[in-house]
Amino acid sequence: MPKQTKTYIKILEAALPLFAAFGYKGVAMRDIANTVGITAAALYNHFPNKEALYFKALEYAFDAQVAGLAETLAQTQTPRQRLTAFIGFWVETFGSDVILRALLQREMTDADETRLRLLAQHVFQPVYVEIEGFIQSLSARHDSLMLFTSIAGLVMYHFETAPMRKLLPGYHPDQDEHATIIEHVVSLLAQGLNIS
Amino acid sequence: MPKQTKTYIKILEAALPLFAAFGYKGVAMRDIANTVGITAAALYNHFPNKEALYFKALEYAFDAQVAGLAETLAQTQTPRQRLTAFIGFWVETFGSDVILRALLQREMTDADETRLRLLAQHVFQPVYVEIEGFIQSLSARHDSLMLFTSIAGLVMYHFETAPMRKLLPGYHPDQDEHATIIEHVVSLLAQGLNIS
DNA sequence: GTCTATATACCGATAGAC
DNA sequence: GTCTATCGGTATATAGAC
Repeated sequence: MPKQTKTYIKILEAALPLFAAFGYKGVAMRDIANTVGITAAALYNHFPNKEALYFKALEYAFDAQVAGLAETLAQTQTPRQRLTAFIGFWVETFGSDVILRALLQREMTDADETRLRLLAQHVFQPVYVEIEGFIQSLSARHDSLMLFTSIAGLVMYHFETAPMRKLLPGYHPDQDEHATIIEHVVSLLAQGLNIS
Repeated sequence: MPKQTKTYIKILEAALPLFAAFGYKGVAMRDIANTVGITAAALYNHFPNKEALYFKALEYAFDAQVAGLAETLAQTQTPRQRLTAFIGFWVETFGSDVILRALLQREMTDADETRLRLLAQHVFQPVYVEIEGFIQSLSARHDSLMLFTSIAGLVMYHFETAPMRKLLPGYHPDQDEHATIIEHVVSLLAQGLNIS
């Protein structure tokens, strides 16, 4: 079982969009093999079984998603600027990567213990520890992890619900624009609804 | 193919928790049949195929989730009370019904056009049209549908991430309590982070 | 309306030649 | 490292007896 060969990477990159679109059980080893241009049997020279292939594909997709966040936050000055930079990071990271987002959603719903740990360690934990100080500086009145969860949901739900929102009254394509989402979320977070 | 018989309902109620836990492809007709106490072949006296069974099960689960929301909102007086009542509705509805929530998440990720329409028509549209006036009254500065999306995500993400958050630093069981979530979300929505 | 038996198809994984 | 061929298992769905 070799590691990091050309074919090995090609397999991962062929498998990821398939798993993202159809889920673990919705993708056959034959499907992945066909996309790569080899037969299913050849896959077993690179991975012991389907589950291992899936696991390595997840690691490959989830790694190194946090690059440059701390630097971006450090460069900005006012709290409002830092908030905008942070929200912008979320929106750009997950808004532009449909595959990453789909995998994330599927992993959170399936809730397998081992894979949840992978998700926590490679995606949420790095982001969270890197910006925990920033989160705390945002508000002393709110619990840090809850605030982190709220901000994440605030951003992600605009993407998660995008296909369905098109069917609701009041929908407008502008609502899917990154700039629109950033402005809306920052404005809502900064001042809330101004209700006493 | 009969309708609404005792067995018909028993099948739907047996299928729902299975689909919620394991997804469409993760549940075999045999599994549903075993839970009901009949054989797989007998299922085809009630549904033409697996897809139709799944579709009817979704309709059955998603119907009538909005009962009493408008009345609750009308009874309260101050904006803050109405906001709390509304958030409370979301948290109680989806927080207490694990099956409904799992189905909802799965349907949003799978993004099949026909089933998304079912989701929009039976879950989000009824809630949205019923409280659109309320949403607008919350803030003239924010787009109604975007605000609806934000509030929904703000609440739902505390549930969606619950299994994974347990693995993050700073986790505490209190953060999963309904009362804690309601208070956090209402406080965040009402005044935001107070950043100018 | 339920049963047993079965047709048909697909999937994960292995054996062995090249 | 890839191929063809195939095994064993499981899935949906149907046929026909009761």
